[in-house]
Amino acid sequence: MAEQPRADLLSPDTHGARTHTCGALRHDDTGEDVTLKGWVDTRRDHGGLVFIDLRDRYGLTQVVFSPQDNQDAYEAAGRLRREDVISVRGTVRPRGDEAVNPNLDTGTIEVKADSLAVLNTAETPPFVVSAHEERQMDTGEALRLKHRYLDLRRPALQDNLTLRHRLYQTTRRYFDDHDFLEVETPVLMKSTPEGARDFLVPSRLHPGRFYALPQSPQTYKQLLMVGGLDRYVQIVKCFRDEDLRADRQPEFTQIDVEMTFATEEQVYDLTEGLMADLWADLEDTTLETPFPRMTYVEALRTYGTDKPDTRFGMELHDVSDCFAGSGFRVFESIVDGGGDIVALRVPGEGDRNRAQMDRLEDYVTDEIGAAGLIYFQLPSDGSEMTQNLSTDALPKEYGRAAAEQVGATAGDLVLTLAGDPPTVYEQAGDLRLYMGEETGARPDPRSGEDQFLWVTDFPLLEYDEDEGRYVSMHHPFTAPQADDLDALEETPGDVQARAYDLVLNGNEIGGGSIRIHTRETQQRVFDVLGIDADEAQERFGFLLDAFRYGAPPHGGIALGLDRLVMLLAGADSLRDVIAFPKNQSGQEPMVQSPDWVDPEQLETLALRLDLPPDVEPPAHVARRSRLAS
RNA sequence: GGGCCGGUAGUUCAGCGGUUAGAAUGCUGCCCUGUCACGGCAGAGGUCGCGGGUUCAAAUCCCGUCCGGCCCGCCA
Repeated sequence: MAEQPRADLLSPDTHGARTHTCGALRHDDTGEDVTLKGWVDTRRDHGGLVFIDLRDRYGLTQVVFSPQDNQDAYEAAGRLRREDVISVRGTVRPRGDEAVNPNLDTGTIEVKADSLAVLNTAETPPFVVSAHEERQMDTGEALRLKHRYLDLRRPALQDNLTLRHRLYQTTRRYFDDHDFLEVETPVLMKSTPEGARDFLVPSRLHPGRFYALPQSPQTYKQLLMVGGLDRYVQIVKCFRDEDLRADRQPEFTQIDVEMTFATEEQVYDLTEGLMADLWADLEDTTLETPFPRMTYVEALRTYGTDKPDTRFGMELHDVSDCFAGSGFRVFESIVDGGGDIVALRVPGEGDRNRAQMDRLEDYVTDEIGAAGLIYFQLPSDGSEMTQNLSTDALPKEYGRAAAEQVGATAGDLVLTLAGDPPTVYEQAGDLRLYMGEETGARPDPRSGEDQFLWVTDFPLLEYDEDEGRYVSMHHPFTAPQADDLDALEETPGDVQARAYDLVLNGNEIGGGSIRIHTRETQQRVFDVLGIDADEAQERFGFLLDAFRYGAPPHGGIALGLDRLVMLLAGADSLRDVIAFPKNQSGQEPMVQSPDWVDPEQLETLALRLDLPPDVEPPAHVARRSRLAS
């Protein structure tokens, strides 16, 4: 262990409490005797004069040490290093006109230091920490996560956490104003078979049995409705043991909402009100409500996804009819087999050269996974349309018809993919997003241009090829639409759900549904899912039992708080809006979790390791494990 | 489980078969009384992730492996 650097500098703090933060002082405070405490951000040593930028959460204040004011303090200040923690007592004085720093909120003043107390010294940090973002190098995230307490000193991260805090406050105030009760639900609950993998917690008192961490408090919040709580909200941690992404963490936070007697319209209205308050408080903008709505089918047909980014055009069109009788065998055989030819118009890209188009074709086959790309280019000079097919294979009139149907004019590019729905639409949707990014048509996440959208009328079930059965698209408690109920057993794939997603700029930020509240309907859905009565009773008996005693209709929504903050902050990763996030392999590099545990702990829990051959526990674990057994 | 990109000084990167591996920044020392990402001078700092191979010669090419990031699968 390194010794305390410059230990002789340390001095007791005789200054008492701080009088101001480092972001507080203004010209009006001139002449005030103040005490500031904080970190040394920057030191500018002029030999006969030392400037320190003192930093805390609130800002930077320039402190000046001069031998005329206090010889000892001046000498000590010359030995200060970045990230030392100091207390300064001094006098606020105005800066001359030419010395004002317009980049600092406190830039019109400085503090003339009369006394310095060095509260703690710092070793040289592994990377530069500074409120001056220009000093900041783009240090690798691995190192920043390992020393998260240093990274957290940067205003960029503090701003994100501040935003997150304000989102909590606005959310709680909003729901309180609407008569919601915040109720905590258990973190140690029971494993549910459907959905994501559970995190398990072994039970010491019941050897061999496990709690599970909630993927969401879904069943508990429904039981709160049965319990007559009427309106429930919780800002709650949820856990899913699946692979991570930039926008997916194994533990994440939801704004979980449930209402008795709720209709879809009430959920939309309530959620829109919250978003309006959030945007008013955090973005200082007025959202237009109600938000537009689109059915799942329309979203898939028009945007190739259930979370469309509607901020830019390039909508998808079914141009199958345009190619009827064209003689182009690839298209004709796909259409004859029930497939579609899907086109999108890319404005202003009709003059791309051959090499560019070849690269695009490669992207479509390699990255998107489509069989091929047929395209039509309309040069901006109005000259003849070109296509990447010989006119023998496909006479040009058919391409022209397709171009006309998608509204293409001179200078536009028309891209077509062919295949079976829904896959071809999803591929075309991927292509649309790619072209949107590539051409700059899709607004930047930081543009502030926000478009909310409700996606409605989801299918209740989708067929899972691997499992050979239907699975819930949302979750097994989602109510089918009343008109479709009769079809549940005959054509389960056609049943629509009373489910909805909230989409913001192409990101799913929430989803919910009106729930099943009768035992009979719930059992019918379980049946279709292949869960028979015995199994249902074993897994979800508590819910089915509750439904026997007068369960009211209810429904709600869950909003992804981390993603909301990420989008509001303009961050690229969830990790930038979570204080102590996990890396892509699910580890937390600072405390180094997950970690091995002592064999004694395992024994207490009646557990024994059965590791794959390529996993070698550290020596102390392996050794003690042998002793214990 | 798979694909792509990356790993060189404390940090961010350049170097991509041929002298002693560079730059910026940080760090250390000296100088400097109005700077504000202060400036000047000097200096220290490297197992080029790791292992193997090809070669007269490897940071550079090949194979393997580990680590990180992004994505696919997965995420009711």
